[in-house]
Amino acid sequence: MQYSVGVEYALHCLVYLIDVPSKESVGIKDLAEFQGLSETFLSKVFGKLSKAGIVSSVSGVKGGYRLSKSPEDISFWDVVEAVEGPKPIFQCKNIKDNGYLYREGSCSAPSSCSINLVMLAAEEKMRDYLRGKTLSWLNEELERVLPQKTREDTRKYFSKSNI
Amino acid sequence: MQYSVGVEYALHCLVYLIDVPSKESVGIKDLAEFQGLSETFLSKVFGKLSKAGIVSSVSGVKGGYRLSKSPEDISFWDVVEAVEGPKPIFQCKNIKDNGYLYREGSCSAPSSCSINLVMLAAEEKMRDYLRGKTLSWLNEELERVLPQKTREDTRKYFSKSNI
DNA sequence: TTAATCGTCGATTTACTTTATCGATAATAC
DNA sequence: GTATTATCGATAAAGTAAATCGACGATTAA
Repeated sequence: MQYSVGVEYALHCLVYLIDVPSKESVGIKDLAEFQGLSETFLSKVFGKLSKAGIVSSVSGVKGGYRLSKSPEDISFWDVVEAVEGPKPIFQCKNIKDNGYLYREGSCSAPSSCSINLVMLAAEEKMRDYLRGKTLSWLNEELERVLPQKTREDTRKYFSKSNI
Repeated sequence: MQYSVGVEYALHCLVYLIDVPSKESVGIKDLAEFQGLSETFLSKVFGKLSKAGIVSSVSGVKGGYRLSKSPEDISFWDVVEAVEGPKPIFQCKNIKDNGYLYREGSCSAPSSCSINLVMLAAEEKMRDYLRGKTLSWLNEELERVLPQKTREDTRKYFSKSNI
C-alpha cells in the first residue's frame, strides 16, 4: 500500500512555487524538466491541485501555475487529499452481513463496525499531523537546512525574467 | 490509495479466534465460509499472519489456526504490518538529484528530504494509535456493543465439538 | 490577425499490483 | 491407508496507477 507518486510530484513541485512573485508563474514544462518527470503526467497532477484550489493556472504564452493562496494556508494534507482523493485508507467492503460485527447490515454504515472505526480514527491521527504542517513551515525548514546558494540558484532557474 | 482487503479479512477473522480455547483451532474453510470469502485467498493472508507470529497453525485433519499469543499482545498495527508489509505509505522514489531538496543525493536517504520526514512522522502517528488498540480491547468493545446472543451463536459456529 | 505557447480534457495504452485460482506437497486424525 | 488440512509456488484474472496522445481553447507576442 502506497501513496501514488503524484503526491510526491505535487509536494516537490509546490516547493518551487512558494517563492514565485504573485504576478508570475511557473510552467509545467520547467517543473518537469528540472526534476526529470513526465510532463504530461505532471500536468494531470496539477489539474487536481488546480481543482482543489491550491494553485491557479495562467493560460497562454508564458503561462503556468502559481499558488492560489498563502503558503501558510496550504497544508500537507490539503495536497495529499487533492491528489489522492477523499477516500479513507481503510474501507470495509466485501464482508458479508453474517459476520457478527455488523448491527446495521453493512460494514461501512456509520458507527456499525468497530474495526472500521478504529482504522478511521487512526487515519485521522495521521491527517491531523499533516494538517499541522504547511508550505510556509516547509519553506522555513528548507531555509534552515539547505545552503543559501542552492536556493538562490533554484529561484533563478524558475524566474521568467531570467530567460 | 487503499489498504488491501487482506487487512480487512485478517482483522475480521482474528475476532473469531479470540475466544477459541487454547487446545482447539479454527479452519480456513470455516472462516471463509462464514464470511463469504475466497478460501484460497484467505489462506494466503493467514500464511502472513503465521509468519508474523500472530497465529500458529495446526496441520492435518481438524487442523486450523489459533492465536499464538495473548490477545492483549496483538495490536491492530501488528496485523496491518503483517499483511501489508513494512514499507511506508509514502516513499520518495523517482525524483532526480537536481531538485534542491536533496543534500545527500537520494531522497530516501536518512534525514535528507524534509518532505519525506514529514510524511514518515505522520504515518508514525497512525501507527501509534493502532499500536494502542489490541485484540483484547476489541473483544471488550464487542462485548459492550453486540447482543450477547449473537456472540454465543458465533462461538458455537466455530466450535469443533459442535460438529 | 497569425503563430506559437501553454493549460484542459478525454481516450487510450502500458505497466504494475492486488486478488484469486490451481496443483503439488507435507502433516495429522481416524 | 485415507481423508482432511495447512503450505508453498506458479499462474491467471482483475483492477489500478502511470504515462502517452491528440484535439481543444485560451493567451500572448509580433
